[in-house]
Amino acid sequence: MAQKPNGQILQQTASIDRSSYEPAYAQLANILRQSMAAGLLRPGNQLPSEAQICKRYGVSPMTVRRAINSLADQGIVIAEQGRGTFVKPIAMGEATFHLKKLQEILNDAEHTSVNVLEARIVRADERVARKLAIPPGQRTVYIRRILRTENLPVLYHREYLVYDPTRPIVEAELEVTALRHLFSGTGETILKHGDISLEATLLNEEEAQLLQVEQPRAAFCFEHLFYDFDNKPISWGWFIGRNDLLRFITQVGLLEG
Amino acid sequence: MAQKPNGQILQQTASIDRSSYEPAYAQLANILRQSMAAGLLRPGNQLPSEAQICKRYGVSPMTVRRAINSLADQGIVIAEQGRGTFVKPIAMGEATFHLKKLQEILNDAEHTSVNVLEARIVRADERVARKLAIPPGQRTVYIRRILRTENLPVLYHREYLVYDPTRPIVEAELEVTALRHLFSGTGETILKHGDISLEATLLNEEEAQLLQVEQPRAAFCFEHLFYDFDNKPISWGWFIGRNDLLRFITQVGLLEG
DNA sequence: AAGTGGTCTAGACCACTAT
DNA sequence: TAGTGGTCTAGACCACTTT
Repeated sequence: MAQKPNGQILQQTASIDRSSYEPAYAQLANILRQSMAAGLLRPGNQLPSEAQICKRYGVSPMTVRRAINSLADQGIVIAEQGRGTFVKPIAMGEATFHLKKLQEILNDAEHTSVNVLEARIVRADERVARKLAIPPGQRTVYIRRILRTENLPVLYHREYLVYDPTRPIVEAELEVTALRHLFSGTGETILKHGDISLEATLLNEEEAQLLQVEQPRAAFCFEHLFYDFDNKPISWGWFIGRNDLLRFITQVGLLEG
Repeated sequence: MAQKPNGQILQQTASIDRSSYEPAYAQLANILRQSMAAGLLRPGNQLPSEAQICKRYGVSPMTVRRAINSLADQGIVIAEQGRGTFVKPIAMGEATFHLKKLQEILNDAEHTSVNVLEARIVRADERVARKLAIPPGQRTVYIRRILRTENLPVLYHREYLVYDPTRPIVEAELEVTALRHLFSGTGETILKHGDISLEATLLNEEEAQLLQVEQPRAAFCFEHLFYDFDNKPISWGWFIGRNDLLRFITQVGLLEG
């Protein structure tokens, strides 16, 4: 990936506007990113050294570092101590998919409704007990919900909660807004962390009927396991999402410019 | 989310080891994160002000800012100008799934093999022409590959490339290592950016046979569309992944501690 | 030895929020 | 007005790579 640096390459580009609302480091990062998007700096090329950039744009070393750090954080550039900073080639493996899309659906209260199908206390069977790290037979709260947007069923949620009347989560979970808070992080929470996994599954008969689609049918399945501040499991469940209404998109490489 | 700050809360915690290999800002970020993981700082609580942290740990304001910025970047904390910095509650909507897992499979040359089933020049039909923004009937390179780990078929890849002998990508793509480079970002590339989408699909007969599973069967489908530095589409294709061999996992909230 | 990125200082000034 | 976070400076020293 080594290649000659090119101190001239940015000579004719824009400069920093000190009166702008946009911070200098952000402006500088954008200038550098645009140089790459325009093809002036190609994958593998070395960026001008930090000292050169300082002189060229009349900013202090810390400001340059911050700009380059932000590019490195975005995976656009890689800085190697003692060698230089280089433009990274596009890497599909760095693509990330965000559940934020899902959150947006839930936060759109105007067009979204949550419907509790069932909420009752059940004894934990073998499987539930193992997941929640409780003895088999202990009481849990079992909740089934349907989430609709524009009256179309999008998500089917099933969840087992450790039953503990002293914990506020049980009450909180029964609120229709509970899912919204869980996704957006608003409101109070006693949850410390959680594991989430994503699978592609085949809908069974019950799921297909509730989501109003025909079998056979593929769907997304998000399994989640949440822990409290004692690192004890407290909630295990999964969301089943209609594959025609849920689609995750992302981008890699250099955008705009 | 407002609450009284607590300047005392970190009094008895660890201090910064200036002789350590770990930078001061990273040590400080860890100390703060552990205070939250241990429950000393709960969701909604306000962190001590930056000035207080400076005094408490004997570091300069820039170092404190950097530590807090890193926590904010991780979504653990939220800084509000003029108000303070607060511990954020867990938010499922911030979960991200990485394709890195997929990259790791491909980079594991020891146990992974790529097998080109077909590679020939075909005329673009309506659908392909629209995706690649070329006239229908123009020549494209159509490639079908199977990717195996431990001799188990994991991914089935189909791809249409704009046919242009002057571009090196056509030759490069036919190499068995092409996929590896595409994912890891090593080697040269003329690709500027790409769009990737993730769906849950039902396998058709051909796909099921190649992936050695029985129908009906759900699978992941990654569709990708890559562009060159002129922002022209150059490659359109999709990966079909066996749902039993591919699973995406991620975590939200405060880890370890 | 020279050049590179990585960290850190001890302030300064600004914008914003609360009182 | 006082306190908060946000930005920025003009250097310093260090670790690392290359010549």
